[in-house]
Amino acid sequence: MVYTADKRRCLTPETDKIQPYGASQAGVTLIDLQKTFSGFYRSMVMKPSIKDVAAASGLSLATVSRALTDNGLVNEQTRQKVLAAAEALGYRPNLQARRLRSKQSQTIGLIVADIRNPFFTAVSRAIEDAAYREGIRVLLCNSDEDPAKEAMYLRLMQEEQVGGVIFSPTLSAGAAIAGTTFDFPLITIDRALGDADCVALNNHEALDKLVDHLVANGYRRIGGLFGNTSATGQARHDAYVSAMHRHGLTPDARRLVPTMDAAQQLVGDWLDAGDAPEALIASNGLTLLGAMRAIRQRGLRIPDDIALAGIDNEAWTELVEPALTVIGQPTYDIGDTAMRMLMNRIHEPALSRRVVALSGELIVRDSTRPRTA
Amino acid sequence: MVYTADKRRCLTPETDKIQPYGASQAGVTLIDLQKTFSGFYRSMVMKPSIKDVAAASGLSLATVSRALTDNGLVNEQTRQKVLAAAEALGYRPNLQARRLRSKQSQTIGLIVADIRNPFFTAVSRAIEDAAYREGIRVLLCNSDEDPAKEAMYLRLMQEEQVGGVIFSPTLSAGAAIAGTTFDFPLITIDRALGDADCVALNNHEALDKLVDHLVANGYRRIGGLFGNTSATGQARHDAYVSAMHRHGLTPDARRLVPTMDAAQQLVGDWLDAGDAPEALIASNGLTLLGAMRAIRQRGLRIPDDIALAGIDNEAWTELVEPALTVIGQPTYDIGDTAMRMLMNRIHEPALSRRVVALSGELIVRDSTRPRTA
DNA sequence: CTGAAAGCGCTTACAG
DNA sequence: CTGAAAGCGCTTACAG
Repeated sequence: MVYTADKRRCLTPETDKIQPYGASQAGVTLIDLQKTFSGFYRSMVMKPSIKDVAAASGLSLATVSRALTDNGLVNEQTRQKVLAAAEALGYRPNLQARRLRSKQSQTIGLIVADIRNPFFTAVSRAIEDAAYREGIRVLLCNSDEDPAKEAMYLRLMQEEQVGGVIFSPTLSAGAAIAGTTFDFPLITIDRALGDADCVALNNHEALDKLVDHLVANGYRRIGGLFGNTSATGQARHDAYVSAMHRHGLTPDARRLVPTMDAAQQLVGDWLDAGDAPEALIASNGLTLLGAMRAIRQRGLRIPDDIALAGIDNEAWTELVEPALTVIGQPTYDIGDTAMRMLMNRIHEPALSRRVVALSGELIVRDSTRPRTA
Repeated sequence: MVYTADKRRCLTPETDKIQPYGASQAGVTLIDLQKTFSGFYRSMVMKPSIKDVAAASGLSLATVSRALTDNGLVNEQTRQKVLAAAEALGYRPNLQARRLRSKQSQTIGLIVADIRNPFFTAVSRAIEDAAYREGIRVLLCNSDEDPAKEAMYLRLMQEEQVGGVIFSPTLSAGAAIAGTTFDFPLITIDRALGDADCVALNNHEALDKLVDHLVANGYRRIGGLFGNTSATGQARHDAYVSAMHRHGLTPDARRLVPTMDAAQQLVGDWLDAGDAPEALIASNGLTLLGAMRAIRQRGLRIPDDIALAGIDNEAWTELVEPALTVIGQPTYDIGDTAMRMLMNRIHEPALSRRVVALSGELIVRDSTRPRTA
C-alpha cells in the first residue's frame, strides 16, 4: 500500500492481503507524508531500522542490537548513545525479524471453548494481564467445543512458534490429538487432558461443600445435573456421587449437554415426571440458568418446592429472586496460576506432571434456606 | 531448550525467555524424541523447512514457495508434487519468516477497555470469528480505560506490524495520541475518536426509543445517568436531552464515572434527596446495575416507585424481578462490521471517513410498565 | 512455468 | 566491551 504525494492514491490496491501500512515496496519511491484517512499524520518515510540507528550513532549493528535488547554486555555510555539515536530516529524494533532470528516468539496461545462464557472471560483476562506484564503476547482462539477447531488452532500455534499453550480441551481432544506432537508445552485449564499439566477448581471439595450444606439444611433427596462433554462434568459427577454416599444418601444424577436449553428441557421433564428431588445441584452456570428457568416456568417456589444451587458465581445468580447459592470459582487465580505454570514448564520441561486444584468458595444465598417441610 | 537423549535434561535452562520447543540450537546435536512432559511424544528432529521440501521434491525453493503459498503460477503437477513432499515431511511454514519477508503480518490488533464487560466480550468474539475465517490473527489487549496503556498497546501494534487496529478509546485517547503517527488504519468501536472510522450503536435513535417509550407509558419526570469518561456517554447524554426537549420535558441528567459503585452511590443520594424522578434511564450495563441496587436497597418498588430502563441487554436484566426494559445492542454485528470496515480501509486507504450507526432493539419488560399513579 | 539470487531486519557466536 | 560476518526461513523481482 503506497501513496504518491500528489494523488494520494494507492499504487497497489489489487492485493487482498493485509500488509503493514507504510511498508516500502520495491521499485516505488516513497514520498513523505500527507494527512491520512484516520486523521493522524502518517509518515511515509522509511521506517528506521537498526542499521539506521547504527549509522546515526556511529556504532556497529551488533552493538546497537545489544544496547537495544539490553542483554549483551554494553558500555553504559555506548548504550546511552544508542538509545538517544534510536529515540531521535523514532526507531521501533521489527518483532517479526527479532523472532525469526532469535527463535523466541514471546507469544503464547490460549484456546478456550467460548470467550463469552464468563468463566473463560475472567480466566483469559488474568492470563492476559500476566502475559503482557512479562512482555508476552497472547493469541486467543475460540474452539466452540469443536475438536476440529481445536486441532486446527493447535496446528496454528505450531506455525506461530508459540512458547506454550493454555487450553480448555473437550473430551474428544485427547483422541483428536493422539499421535500429534507439539513443540510446546500444554497447560489445560478447567479440564484435564492426557497427562498435561492442569489447573482447575477443586471439584471434589466443591461438591462436598455443596452437598454438606444442603444436607445440613435438611435436604435429603438431592439431585445433580452434570455436563457430559468435558472431563470436568465427569469429575463433578463423581465427586457428587461420593459425597452423597458419604452421607448415606442415594445419588440421582443426570448427564446432559451442558447448555441452557438442554438443562431447561431436562429439568422440566424431571419436574413433570413427579419424582423431582428436594434440592438440585447444577454443575455450571449455563445448566444452573436452565434449571432455574424450568422451575420458574412451572411456577414452583425456590427453595420451598425445590432448592437450587450450582457452580459459577455469575453476576445474575446474586440478582435473581431468590438469590442462588453457588460455589464461586477462583477464576482470576486459575488464569494466573495457569500462566505461572506455563512459564515454569517452559523453563523446566522435565518436571513431572502437576495438577493444581484451587478451592472454590461456598456462597450461601436464599435458594437453599433450611428446609421447613 | 534442548534435551539430550539419555538425561532428558535441559541444556540451556538459564534463559528467562520463551522459545519455541524443539528449536535447534547452534552447536548442539538434536536427538530424536522421547516422551515429553505433556504426555505427547514430541519430535526432536529438526523442523523441516522449505529447503527440505525443495530437496525432497527435486524442485527449487522458489517453486516450492509458490506452490505452498498458492499465489504464483505453478504447474498443477508440480504443485501436487510439492504438496506431497511437504505432507510427507510434516512441513509447517514458519510464520515469522514469512511475515518478515512478505511484510504482511496477517494480524490485527484489538484494544478494548475490558474484555470482562459483556459488550466487549461479544464484540470481540465477532471480530475473532471474522478474522480467523480469513486467516488473520487477533492480538487482544485490555486498556482498562487507561490512556497510558492505550498508548503502550498502540505502540506495540506498530512493532507487531499489524495491518490495522480496532479500538475502543477513552476520551483522553485523542490527546494522548496527538502527534503520533501510525502505519495502520484505526477503526473505533462504541466510541468516536478524531476522524477515525467508527462503528457504534445509533445512540440518538436508542435514546429516542427509550424516552418515547417512557413518555408513552405515562412517565414525565425522566432522569438520566450518563458516563463521563467516553465520547459515548456524551453522545447518549445529548441524545437524551434532545429527546426530552422534543417532548417538551425538562431533562434531568447526571454524569458520572460509569461504574456500578458510582452509580449506586449517586442514585442512592438522588433518591434520598427527595427529588427522585418517576423514571430513570441508565446509559450502560454497569450503571444500570448500580441504579437497580440503590433502588432495591431502599426498598422501593420498580416501576411503581420508580421505573428503570437502560442500555445493554445483559443476561441478568431479564432474570431480575421485575425484568428490566433495555436497548439491546447489536454486539455481534458491531464487531463484524468493524472487521469489515477495517479490511475495506486497508484495501482502500483513501476513502473518506465513515461512521456507521447500528440500530439497537428496544426490549420492553416489566420495569417500565404503564404508570398507574 | 521454473530457478538463481538477493534480501526482509534482526541476533549471535566468534574473534579481537 | 565492540565489530564483521553469517544466517534465521521465507518471498519475490528478474531472467530465462
